[in-house]
Amino acid sequence: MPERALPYRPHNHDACVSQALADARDICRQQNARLTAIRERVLELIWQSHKPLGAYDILAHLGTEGHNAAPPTVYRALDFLLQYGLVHRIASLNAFTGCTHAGESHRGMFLICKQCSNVLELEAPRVSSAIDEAARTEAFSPEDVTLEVTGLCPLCRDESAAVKDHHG
Amino acid sequence: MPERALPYRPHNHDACVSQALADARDICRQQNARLTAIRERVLELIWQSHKPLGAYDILAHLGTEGHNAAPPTVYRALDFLLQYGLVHRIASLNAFTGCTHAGESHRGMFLICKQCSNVLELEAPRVSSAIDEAARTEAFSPEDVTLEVTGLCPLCRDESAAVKDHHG
DNA sequence: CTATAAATGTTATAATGTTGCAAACTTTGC
DNA sequence: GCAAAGTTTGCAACATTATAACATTTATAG
Repeated sequence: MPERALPYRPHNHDACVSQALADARDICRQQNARLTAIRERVLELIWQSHKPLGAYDILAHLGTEGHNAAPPTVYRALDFLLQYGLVHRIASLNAFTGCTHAGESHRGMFLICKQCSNVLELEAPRVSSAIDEAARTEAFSPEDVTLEVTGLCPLCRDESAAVKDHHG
Repeated sequence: MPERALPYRPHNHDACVSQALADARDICRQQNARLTAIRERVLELIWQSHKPLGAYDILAHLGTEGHNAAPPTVYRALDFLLQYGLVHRIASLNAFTGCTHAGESHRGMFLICKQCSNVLELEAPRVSSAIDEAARTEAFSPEDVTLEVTGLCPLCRDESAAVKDHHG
């Protein structure tokens, strides 16, 4: 498995995108799911950056490309991508981000920088097992977990520390 | 500290409500915050049950009481209650629920039953520390954590198991 | 090729949340 | 008390996010 690029570190982002698209095509082929032109285009737009995109942002992008899309077009594509685990919905932002673990069974934990908006998706087995244990203690049967952490990514933290230094 | 009632167990819910209101009054007095009539009424409505309430549900309730409220009224009351830690927003539901740990410094973890909609708020120190550790490993400085688990509460799980038994 | 299913287009509408400004109410300092 | 200042509420309009319903087109299977 290749090392994954951190969103907030310089990296060849085109490689992220093409990797994600290639993975998506594989996954859909394996499951007999149709990754149509629109669906693929929406996925590609979402992967343009590591900042989650709102449905209407996507809609606007499609608009500028001459594709005369309406909200349902986008939401349907998103539903499909969510269903096959190709994107995640960030509930605290009402926005969508590419899944960096597509195809692997996983539970995402998201680190969301409130400054630069970049999102890092993690797999954190110890967190997941602690959550399961806490739920089990209450006799609760967990199914889906929404785990989103906002804060400052290393870059933005250093930056704001520098500013503070400068002024202090 | 009194034992806390579980939302999905029969309990004297009026006691929940009056306790919550009394706590809220204390907290606001201590912090010189004004728990006005509207704010208190919104808090009381949210505490009517352990099922999270949408802003427009609250609005509708207020409407039936002759209080001619508009959305900003409700959202402002909610902002206030959130600010003082008296209610929580459940991002995955766009809804609000009374905080069962008001006044205590805590990070809520929510168990949301997809069947009966009741929500149990937990403090799970081991989960929180695992999250912090995972974030720290990525050099990320966490501030707010959204942790919402959907699934089946014990009651609804037993119920659906019984139905399955019956049919199988 | 045709019957069927799946996907998309289109229009309208629902649900959720915000802005901006004016009026009413509270607190503070005198 | 009373006026000034700050806070809260009323109100109208609007912005954003998401879905419903139904027609049309495109793909797939027989």
